Amino acid sequence: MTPQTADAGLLHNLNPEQLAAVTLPAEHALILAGAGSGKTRVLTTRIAWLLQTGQVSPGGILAVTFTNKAAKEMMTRLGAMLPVNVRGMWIGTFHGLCNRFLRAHYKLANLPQAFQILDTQDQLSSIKRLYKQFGVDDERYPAKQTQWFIGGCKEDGLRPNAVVARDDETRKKVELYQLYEEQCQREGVVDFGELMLRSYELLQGNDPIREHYQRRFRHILIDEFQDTNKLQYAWIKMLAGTGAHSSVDGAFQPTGCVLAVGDDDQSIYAFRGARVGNMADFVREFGVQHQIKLEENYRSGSNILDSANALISHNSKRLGKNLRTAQGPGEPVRVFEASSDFLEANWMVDEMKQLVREDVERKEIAVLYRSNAQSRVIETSLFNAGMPYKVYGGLRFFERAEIKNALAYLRLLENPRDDTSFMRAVNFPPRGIGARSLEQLQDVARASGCALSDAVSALTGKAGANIGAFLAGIDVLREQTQGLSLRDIIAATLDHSGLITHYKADREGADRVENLEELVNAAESFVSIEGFGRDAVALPVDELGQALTQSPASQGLDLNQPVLDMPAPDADTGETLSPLAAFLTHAALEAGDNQAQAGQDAIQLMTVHASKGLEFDCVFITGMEEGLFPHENSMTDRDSLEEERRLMYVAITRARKRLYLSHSQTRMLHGQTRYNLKSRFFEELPEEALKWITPKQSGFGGHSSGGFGGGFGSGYASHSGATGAYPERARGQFGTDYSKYAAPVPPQRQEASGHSFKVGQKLFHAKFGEGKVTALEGSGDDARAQINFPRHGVKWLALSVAKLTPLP
DNA sequence: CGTAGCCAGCTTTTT
DNA sequence: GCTGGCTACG
Repeated sequence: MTPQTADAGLLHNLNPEQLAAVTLPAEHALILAGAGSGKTRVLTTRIAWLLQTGQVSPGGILAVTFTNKAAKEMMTRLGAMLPVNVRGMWIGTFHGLCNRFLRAHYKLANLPQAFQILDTQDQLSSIKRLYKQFGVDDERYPAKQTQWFIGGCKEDGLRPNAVVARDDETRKKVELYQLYEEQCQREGVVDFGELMLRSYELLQGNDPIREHYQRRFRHILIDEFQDTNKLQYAWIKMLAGTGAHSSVDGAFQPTGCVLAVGDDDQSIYAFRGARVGNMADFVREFGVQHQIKLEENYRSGSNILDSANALISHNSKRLGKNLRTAQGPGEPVRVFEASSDFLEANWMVDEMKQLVREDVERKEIAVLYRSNAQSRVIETSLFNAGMPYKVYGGLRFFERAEIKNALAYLRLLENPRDDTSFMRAVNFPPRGIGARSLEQLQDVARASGCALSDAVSALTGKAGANIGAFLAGIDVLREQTQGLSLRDIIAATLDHSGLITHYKADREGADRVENLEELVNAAESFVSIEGFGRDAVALPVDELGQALTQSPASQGLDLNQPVLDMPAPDADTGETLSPLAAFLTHAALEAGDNQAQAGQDAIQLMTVHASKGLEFDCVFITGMEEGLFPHENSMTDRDSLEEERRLMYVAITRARKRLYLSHSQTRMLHGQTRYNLKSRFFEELPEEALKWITPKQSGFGGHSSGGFGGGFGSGYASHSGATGAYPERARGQFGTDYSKYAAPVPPQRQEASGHSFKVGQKLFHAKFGEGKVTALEGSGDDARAQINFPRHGVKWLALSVAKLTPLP
């Protein structure tokens, strides 16, 4: 099949690299897609091209993303390109697809059909419940750490019996892992890691199933490949049939080819298990012959791209890639130094006001920061200025307490053995069931190895009566809601649970009541979006479908399963998952949006991590300081410093037209003022692409020019020579007087007696290098200074001992 | 049983 | 400096 046979409309306007990627032959391939290079377009056009040229039927496509947002976007775009029913295709997140797979084969996976999914919160409370039952000391083995350990094991594909424990600490954790597994299995729940691992194990251990899917998925496409973890990589390898399980009896040759799309320079999730190395492993282990680099950037001018390229060139482990543009230089990257975080924020807001006056939409202005704590001071400034803004991050809809409470009741309707939900609902709203009664109940349940709800009958006295009444109420509700619509089930549950009444009685419960009402709407739109119960997609049975009918029917292999969280009917009984169970799955797999007023034109505030994949006309990257960005926890070892640099690379490449970088001399952090040096990343940017709004200070970390208290006020960079969308204004014309914000902090002469160091002073230490005094205390021989060394962190040094050379 | 108050911790996050 | 989680008290 050649590109010419495809609809010209599909391929027009692709650049040569994009065209080559879209029309690659059916073999394994790696696409190195730079920021803003049209990656999603290539991915979706590739799928459309494969379908249109008849190389594959919709059922033969497996396209995997990390987020629901990306999956949805892919489906939307695909739907716009081709008159194909995208719901029949396996397009989704790793977890969403694993869920679908496990629902289809729940018996083989040893799960109940309506198994429910624990989110991170649920998982932690499940572990804590375990701690209570087995008297585990949370001080000695923090539950969070155990959670992390379990997740890590699953990512490595290890069950408790496979973990090698060399010390007592690990042995204990393995024991807890084992107990946790048993508890989840008994309750019929799985966590996120379990979705992946159990899918993987089922594929690994069941030859017909594996071979079926290997035959079926002729084209496997993975987005953001640099973010895959070890298990996800193994899962892909298994489905592609490359490796140990490719040919069981020598007869079967898998045909699936993998198209991995990613950018090693944008790998910023190592901390949660992502392995950039998967890209190189992929090339080696899959014998990749085709590698295409998408380096043409359609987003930014060359000042921005040169900055990004120069910065990332300081990283050592790279596959190698350089962004280019046909757009010309665009505006310079503006650099601003403030004297405090407060004034940095005020300057930013003034600058934003100016941009808005110049007709930039507020939603096209983004403020990026390294850590969430930095948003507060910015929010305060925005609020005081009456500037609408929106903060990304924080709790999402389905993670809110009131929603989780309501979901707990709904889950109990589906599965009374779900102890996590039982514990959450049993005394909320309060109904006189105390810790004492629940402890008794837990003892009984543990002794007989049954669910909490099954242990109630053994309980005597008032405790038993109260809890029994609670359970009886749930039973009645279950009876009453039989056959009702999802919407009505939820409405009845909210009513029965007393949650609405409870929050209405609370003076500050109005938002929560509103959210609970929104839950009913969410259920309604779930029904219509998922087309539950009426839109069972029937794809034409093509040659692939014909082939599939040869597979064992008892395994319930259904080409026509609808997409996303829609479950497959049971192969034997034809029984489908209840709408409620499907909705609960949806709630766990997609936590929903985190901001209510989505459409509003507001300034966008978010962490750099959260900005990945987004773009804005104007971007402010704030807090460009040693210890913050790069973060102090990531400055010492090479790998994590390189990840910080990639993070900065991501941040820079978000900007279309105008980019600001700012740092501040002082900053409030953890309740105390810190004196930060400016980020080393400034030294890695090309001088000719930058424009210093405040005077450029000498050297890395330097604030030394002219000393404190002087040297400003005359040297501000002139505002001439800028090009681009926003004509530069004459200084002062709109009242932006930078000296208001940029005035250096006067030296704090709180010096201890007997030495001449002062806070803010720059100095040199033989071992730790250049640093800056952040605090002083004591006097005479006891005088100590707290010094921030960019490469070694913050130290307290005795002035009578340490060899310190003051620097200008 | 509910809540006030105290103390520890404090990078990034999707499913 | 603020928040979330736990303890101790009313």
